[in-house]
Parts: sequence; C-alpha cells; structure tokens
Amino acid sequence: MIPFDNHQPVFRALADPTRRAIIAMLADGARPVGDIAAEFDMTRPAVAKHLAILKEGGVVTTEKKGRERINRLNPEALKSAADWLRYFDRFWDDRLAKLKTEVEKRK
Amino acid sequence: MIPFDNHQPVFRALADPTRRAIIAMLADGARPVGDIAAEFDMTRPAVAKHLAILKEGGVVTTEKKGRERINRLNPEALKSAADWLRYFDRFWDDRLAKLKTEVEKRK
DNA sequence: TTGACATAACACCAAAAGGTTTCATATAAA
DNA sequence: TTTATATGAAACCTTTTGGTGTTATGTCAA
Repeated sequence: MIPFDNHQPVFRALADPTRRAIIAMLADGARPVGDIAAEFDMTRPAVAKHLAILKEGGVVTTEKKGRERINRLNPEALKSAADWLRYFDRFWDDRLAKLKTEVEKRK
Repeated sequence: MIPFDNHQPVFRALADPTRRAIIAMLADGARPVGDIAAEFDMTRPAVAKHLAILKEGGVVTTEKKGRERINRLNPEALKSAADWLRYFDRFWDDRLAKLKTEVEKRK
C-alpha cells in the first residue's frame, strides 16, 4: 500500500526547530502564548505565528480562557505523521527490499 | 526524557511533498535522477536539488555507476524522525487511557 | 574519434518563510 | 471608570526555498 500524502500541514508544522521545541514544551502542559514566548529568544508575534502553523497542522488547539488563549498539544495529529513514517518500518530490516535493490542495480 | 533535537536535516527533508513522493518511490527500488524526474511535472535540476536535500538528511544515498548516479533509500534515517515522534505516542495513549477511565466512571 | 547521453554546476527569479515593529481590541484589576 | 495586561492583526523586511534555463563534464556507443 502506497502511503497517500495528505500530510503536508503536519509535516510543515514539524519542519521548524522552534515548533518542535514548542511541541516538546506543550507535552508538559498547556500554556498561553506569552508564557511560551518567554522561553525563546524571539518576539511574541513570532511565536504566535509558529503556533498558527502548528494549529494548521492540527498539532495544537487553542482554548479561550478570559483574556488568555491556552495552547494545548494534540498528540493525535503527530500520530498521523508517525503513521506515514511507520510505513517504511518494513524496510528497516527487510531482506526482500535489499534483494529488490540488488536486482535494480544489475539493470 | 526530553527528545533532544538534532533532527533538523531529516525533518527538513520530509517537509516537501515532492520529497516525500521520492521517498515512497525509492522504497520500490533505487533509481537514477533522470528516471525519477520523468515521474514529476518538473525539470531534472529541480528533482536533483530535492535529492540533494534528501541526501543531507541521510534519507537517500548515491552510488556512481558509469554515467549514472543511482539513488537509494536509506530507511534508517527515517527511523530517527519516527523515534522523535514516537516519544509523543505515550501522550496519545495517556489521553486514550484517561478518556477510558472517564467513560468507565460514568457507567 | 565522434556523437549522444546522464548528470553536475552554475546564475537567476518569484514566492514563501521567519522574523520585526506598530497598532487595535478584549478582559482583568485598581 | 481608568489603567494595565494578553493577545490578535497588519505592514514590512530579509533570507530561504523551490523552481527555471544554460553550460560544462564524464561516459557509453557507433
């Protein structure tokens, strides 16, 4: 089965180191934007933009709470990326794949 | 354990849909650049650039064979990205567990 | 040896990404 | 009500990204 690619938003979300750091950070608990931004050497609007991209990928959800917006990790979205990668698990230790490559080489 | 991030090259490699398609393609066997490029609606130099980025991520290796360069998938590199993601599987499972307990309580 | 072929290696361009500053708005607190 | 706080949103800038076309080089084949 060929892994069909509707994963652009989540892989895009994962492509930036700041966003991966935010993901790791939110794994310890949901936090508002300003709180997250305080941990990085960049302005709050910059972090807000990263959060917007994480939301597009479904990796983060936001809940309005008073004047704050609580950002919460949604691990299910990461699972979809992990599933795409998991398709290639079979090649990590698959003799058949190696054989295929050998045959291809000989052409 | 916090997942330390030395994964930029591989996540960058995964960020583009063309590159993910190339990965899926090479899972069926190693192929030269021109051969790969023929499957896409873009020029060969463009595909060659994508391959260069895949190589930087360690996802693809190249072997010179006559006037061809055979590009081969290196699934181990994908494993490192999958491992980073797998760290968060735990939270997905935890949430499921919590939900289950909630449902149990309500019975 | 000459010509065709597979690829690398530019130089170049438009659009997207990642950042900034500034301003507006909603809520909390005095 | 007035003031401070948390955020969103817009305008703007620079670098990176993803593409192009062109040229150069090494290898196979007639």
